[in-house]
Amino acid sequence: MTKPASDQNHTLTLRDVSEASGVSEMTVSRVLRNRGDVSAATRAKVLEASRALGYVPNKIAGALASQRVNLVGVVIPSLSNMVFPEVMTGISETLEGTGLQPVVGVSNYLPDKEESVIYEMLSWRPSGMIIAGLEHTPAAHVMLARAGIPIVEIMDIDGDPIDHAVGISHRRAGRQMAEAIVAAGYRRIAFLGTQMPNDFRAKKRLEGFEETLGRAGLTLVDREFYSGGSALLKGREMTAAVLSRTPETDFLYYSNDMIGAGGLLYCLDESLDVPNKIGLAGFNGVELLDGLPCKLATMDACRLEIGRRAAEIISGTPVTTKVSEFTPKLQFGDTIRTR
Amino acid sequence: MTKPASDQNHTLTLRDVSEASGVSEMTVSRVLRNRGDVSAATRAKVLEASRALGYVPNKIAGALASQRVNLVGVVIPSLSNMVFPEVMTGISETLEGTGLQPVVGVSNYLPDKEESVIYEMLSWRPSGMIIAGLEHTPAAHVMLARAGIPIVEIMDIDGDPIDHAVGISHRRAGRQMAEAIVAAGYRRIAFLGTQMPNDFRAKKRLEGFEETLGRAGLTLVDREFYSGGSALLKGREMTAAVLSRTPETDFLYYSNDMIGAGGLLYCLDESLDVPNKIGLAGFNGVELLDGLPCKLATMDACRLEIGRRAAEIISGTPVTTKVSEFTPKLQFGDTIRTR
DNA sequence: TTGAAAGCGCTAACAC
DNA sequence: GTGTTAGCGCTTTCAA
Repeated sequence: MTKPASDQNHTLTLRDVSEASGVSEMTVSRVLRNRGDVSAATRAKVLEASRALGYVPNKIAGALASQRVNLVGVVIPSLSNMVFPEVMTGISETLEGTGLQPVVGVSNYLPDKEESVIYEMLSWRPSGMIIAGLEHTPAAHVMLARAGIPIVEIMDIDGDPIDHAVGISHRRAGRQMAEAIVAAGYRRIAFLGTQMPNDFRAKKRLEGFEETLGRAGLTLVDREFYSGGSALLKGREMTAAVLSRTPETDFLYYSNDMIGAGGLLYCLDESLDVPNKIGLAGFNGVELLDGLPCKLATMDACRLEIGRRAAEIISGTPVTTKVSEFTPKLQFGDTIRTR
Repeated sequence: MTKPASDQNHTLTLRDVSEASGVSEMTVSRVLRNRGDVSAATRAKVLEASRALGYVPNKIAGALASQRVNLVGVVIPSLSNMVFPEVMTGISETLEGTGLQPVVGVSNYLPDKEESVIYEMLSWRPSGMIIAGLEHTPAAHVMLARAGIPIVEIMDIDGDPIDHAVGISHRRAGRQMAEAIVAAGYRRIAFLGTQMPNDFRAKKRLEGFEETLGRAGLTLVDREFYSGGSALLKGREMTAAVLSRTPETDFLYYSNDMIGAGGLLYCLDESLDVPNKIGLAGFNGVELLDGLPCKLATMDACRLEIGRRAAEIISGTPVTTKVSEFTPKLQFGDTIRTR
């Protein structure tokens, strides 16, 4: 019994296209990959048969045979963050046209989850890996180091990269913001941020921030942490909490723009004198801020550039240094006074 | 391309673990997959050898041999939208523990891009596909229909699903919002939305909306479209444009909450009498709204539930109907007057 | 320009 | 409980 072309019960193989077109499997494969010389006539026959059947090549078999996988693993802590989607945009843009495809995995800021995501990804033998952060479990570290593919750790450069690092110095960013705040004459500064024990970058920013405050003879007058929920709302609540507990506070430093924006809305609602009586600053430079009634001071995290550079490294652009540092720009907005 | 510093010169195979542990490849495979009965002693030997070597299984070979791939393709139009990350959360949550892994692809609202993403994904022979929307290119449609795996089209149910559909009726959502607005006594209603020609769901909402207005003897007094940029800022600008062009407008219906929030902030800045002189409504029920000074009327798009249900279908939960409809809840917030 | 043979690294299906 | 054999669907290599 011969199989009718309409047999829905079997996924098509090269052999089906070969039989339908009367061309050898090998030549069909060549046509479909645009590899090697094939006569125009043969090519036409193959393409027609392939299209008519609705053939979709099996990349699993192809990858196994060729030992080549056009996938790039990207491991990020979260998607609902507004910052990682932009990194993804930079990566996708740059990978476009190289034949490489990003595959995203999310770790939810959990080292063990990150390890298992990395393990899963590596088991598909990708052409490269892009991973947020420099902190990983020992096992993840070993796997990555042994993978034999380019590894790019992104967002952060304060630490030792496995292979390449592309990002900004969060410690430096924290210091720089502290310098600007102190220079503007604020003295009773509070920090408001995520509780996340594994947001190493926020932690480093705070460290740099406090270091500079310390050099100016200052310490934080208050600090408030949160986890989960609507960041905007949390920003309001935290701000209310800090200002009622420590009313003398004259500056609110937030670990991200979303809670900063919530805090700003709260201050405006309360008709507080921003930026004279009280100043605010966030971090990231999210475009959301552009629509607010008043512009929150922030620092751009260079997300797009980081994504682009990481993708370039993976796709083989020659690189001279293991570490690519970007310099975030401090945007004063309307919430730090100038004196 | 540089390689991480390491002693290895070849990626490890089962054979390496087999040799290192003195156990046959087959048994090593069994241990590593927790399949079949293996003595505790053998299992221990294998695990130790595997760990010591840092072996990462090759899923490509495994998938080819077993004809089983634990991947679920998820195709969405955008990541920077706030709505799709939440769908992803529902999917991931539900897939957790089933052994299935979501793989995300982004189409940027471009049908051709969607087609190529679908093609790429299918070529990895995933166990199922979840795709936003019911509108696809003919080629994509054929590929999906022929793939021989569960296909779930999500977000929308106004149309014919290839296999399963899980979502809400956007046409109905538009009608329902129009009914509420008309019932509240608003009469000079304007629409503000995305320009995107391929946002079929926004289009269907508008259709349903206008249909109901029509039945009440009303037509839109103005409409304004945008594309790109900060949604919050665009919302402000568009609102300013509409109100200066058509000052008699008494209701602003936005195609999404972000531009709606921008519009709301604008109205508050201008001290317009919301919701008495002018009402506003958006769509999606994004949590962002919780932090605003005043709560925008909206409709929840049931994103989490949709993601969960889609993942359940893919993972084999018995389903009786091809279409799962969810019912979005209308939230009046503070921007539709009650009379 | 085309085709045939030999795997890629793993697992299904059986033997033992 | 463990090992052996024969592919999975493609591409590499080499011959024609």
